[in-house]
Amino acid sequence: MKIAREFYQRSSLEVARDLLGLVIVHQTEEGITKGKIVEVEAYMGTLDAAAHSFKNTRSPRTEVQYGEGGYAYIYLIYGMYYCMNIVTNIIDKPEVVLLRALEPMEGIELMKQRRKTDKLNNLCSGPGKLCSAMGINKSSYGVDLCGTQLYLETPEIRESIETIASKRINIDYAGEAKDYLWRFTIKDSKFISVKR
DNA sequence: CGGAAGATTTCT
DNA sequence: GAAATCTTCCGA
Repeated sequence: MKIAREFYQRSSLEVARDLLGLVIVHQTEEGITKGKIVEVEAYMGTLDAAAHSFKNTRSPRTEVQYGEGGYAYIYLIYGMYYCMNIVTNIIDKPEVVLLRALEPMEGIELMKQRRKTDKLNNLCSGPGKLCSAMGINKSSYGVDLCGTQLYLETPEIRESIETIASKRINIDYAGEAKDYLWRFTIKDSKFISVKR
């Protein structure tokens, strides 16, 4: 079942935890790909020194964060890789959740082709990798996740999930915010990004 | 308008 | 351990 708007209209921390185990779906001309979310990070907007919208720095890039929850926030990092975020909360609360790793479920051949590797646990184990595998790029910026092209759904079989909280990755510049336990992973998943 | 740095990945 | 590579942001 497709996830509805209300799901996204809460704080990033709540949404981030609940995202684990859900399935992200992307329909493209090349085909459909699906992956189970196994690793995310919450970014808490104006209060969070690691967030792009820290101190209300509104700009063309962060604009979509200021709208209501349930839209895609996508940006290019290091001039090479895209990162997929989900906008959460209500209007004028610029919070997002970064998707960091997926467990490939459907369209795996297409993922292998896009990523140029055959190793299952190397297809989506990082924010840049999963965007590459799913075929996500700048053209999906601002897309409505309650639409038909790019959206989330509940898995057909609901397994019980054990969640682990840890420090976020590669935000050493963020002062004390770098120690917040706002990264969430599924315990024992083989598909999370490796380093800590 | 110029320069620096980045929510990463890959190769050596 | 360092390169690849370019958009975005900030200061002048």
